[in-house]
Amino acid sequence: MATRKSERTRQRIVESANRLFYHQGYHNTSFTDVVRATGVPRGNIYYYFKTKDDILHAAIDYRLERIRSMLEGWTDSYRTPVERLHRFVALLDDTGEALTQYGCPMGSLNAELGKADLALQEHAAQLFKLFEEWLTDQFAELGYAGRAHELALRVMAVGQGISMMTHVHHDPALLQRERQRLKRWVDQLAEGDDSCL
Amino acid sequence: MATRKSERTRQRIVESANRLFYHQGYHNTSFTDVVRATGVPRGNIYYYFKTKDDILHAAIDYRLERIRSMLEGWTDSYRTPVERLHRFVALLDDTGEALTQYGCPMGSLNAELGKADLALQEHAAQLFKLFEEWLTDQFAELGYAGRAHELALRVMAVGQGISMMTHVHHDPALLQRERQRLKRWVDQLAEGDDSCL
DNA sequence: GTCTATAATACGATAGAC
DNA sequence: GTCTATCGTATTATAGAC
Repeated sequence: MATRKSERTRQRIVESANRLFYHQGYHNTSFTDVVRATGVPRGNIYYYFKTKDDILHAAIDYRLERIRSMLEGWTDSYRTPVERLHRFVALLDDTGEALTQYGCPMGSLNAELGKADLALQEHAAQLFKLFEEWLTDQFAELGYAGRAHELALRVMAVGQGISMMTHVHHDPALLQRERQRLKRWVDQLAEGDDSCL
Repeated sequence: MATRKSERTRQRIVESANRLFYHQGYHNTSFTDVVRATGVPRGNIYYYFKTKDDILHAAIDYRLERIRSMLEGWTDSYRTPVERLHRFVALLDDTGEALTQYGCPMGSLNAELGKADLALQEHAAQLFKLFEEWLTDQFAELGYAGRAHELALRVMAVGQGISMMTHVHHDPALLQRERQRLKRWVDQLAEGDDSCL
């Protein structure tokens, strides 16, 4: 196929840029940074993306796709909503070191873009919405039909709060402690005790 | 005094820059933006601050001072720790509109700077620490001596989570709902019920 | 499709007259 | 202490040869 190598080059650009945007922030990452990280020459990158904003949009699409398939995988791998919610809570941990150093990829991106261009803002917010819909499904299946969305938003909020505090204090111990606490809340909910969450 | 007008000019620069950094983000705010917002000519700003970083440091100091005096004021105005904690929770509300549009000033600044220069990172983290120390005092006075700091961090985390979700979804209703929930938690704690927080 | 050279501009910062 | 003119650089983006 003639487009094979082309697709791979495009993908290399998106993945490198995505990593840089996460580690350095979007506005603090220059086009030259992307050129250096990919090894792809300047002009070639502009062949695939007209502007720096376009690269960011592509990076967000890339994240959306990865999250989508991750959530699908969880839905397939775990049969009960409690197991699935446990897997979600564990996500805080399997990105643990990066989270301590750079914060939540989704949260920090939204915090940065929430101040600028509206199109980017709405695109980045989709990352949150993917998780929220999936969580809503799990809570509904748990029996909290009417309040499922509210509970989903609350769990997201707790996750974001933990991420922010872990990042600000560079403290993995805080992450572990609060993650376990969140897990306990989920367990309580599963037992039908909704007095706390 | 010869320094009077000088001080006022310096203050104008700091306040304008601080507002811009909050509304647009630091890296997305140019030196020219600051010039335009203040009305102070370029060279004059460089008389007060050697670099753009210096302006940010001054803005953080300005925030630190304001928070310090706000917390002192709360300590003086309210006699019981519960009243003071209620006042803290209400903070989410009296910055409500700005919070919906731009997120938490402290959180978004730390999210952005946490990825860059270490000196700025540590300076910005002091904003969190001021609140945390004050909250720790309140929880200690409430009778949770051993766990006071842990509870302080948790309340901060909840506040940050609420702020992030409110900002991402531009949803003041979410803010109100979760703020009231946080208030109820504080009330439970005050009654000696620590099963939830 | 690939790559280099370079344009055009915005940036942070400085020099120096007043 | 105030202000203007401008420097040098880093930025995003393009032109055009291969």
